[in-house]
Amino acid sequence: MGTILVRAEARGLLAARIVETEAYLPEVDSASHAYRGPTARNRSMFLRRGHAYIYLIYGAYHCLNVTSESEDVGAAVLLRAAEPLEGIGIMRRRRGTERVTDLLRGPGRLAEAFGLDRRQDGLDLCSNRSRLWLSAGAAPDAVGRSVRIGLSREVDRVLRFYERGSPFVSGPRRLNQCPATSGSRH
DNA sequence: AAGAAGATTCGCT
DNA sequence: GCGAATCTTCTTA
Repeated sequence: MGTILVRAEARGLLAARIVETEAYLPEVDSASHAYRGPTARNRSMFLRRGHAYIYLIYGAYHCLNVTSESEDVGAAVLLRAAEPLEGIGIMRRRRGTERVTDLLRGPGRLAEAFGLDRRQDGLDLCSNRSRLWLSAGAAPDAVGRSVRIGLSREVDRVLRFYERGSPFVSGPRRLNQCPATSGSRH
């Protein structure tokens, strides 16, 4: 949360501040793609923390995750929404909308605006040789938490985090009015 | 070899 | 608010 996602393209630089995430835990989380062990699709989820795991969902949309544990442990954070900072013209063209609050609101939209697909799966997001990387940013003042969105399993786990009051956050309004948390990193 | 489900989005009612 | 779109992956026969 608050970290800046950056992509360097020939056409220009894209940058956005992460305002909504979901955690997928190792071992115990049956909603995680890694739950049944590595496969061709999810193998990058077992890379060391800081790598990209990108998958195609519903035959239409890609979702970007950042791995979060040691090598060979399957765990990641799904990037669900971000606040556009730079490259807004490129994002608008890709998304086919003018509204800045609709460019990166939702995981499929975020990946589309950044032009991401399986070709970026497995990239090291902490390497200065990558054209897609993460840059430090200030954490939000108030982080709310809720259950994860769109799942049919593990529906009670409170593992979604979002910046309170942000217009760039996805999800139904009732989930975005949870009490703020403090004192821990998200 | 076939079928069901899926970490979503968009358009229509 | 609800259902379709769309295709890959994993599961089951």
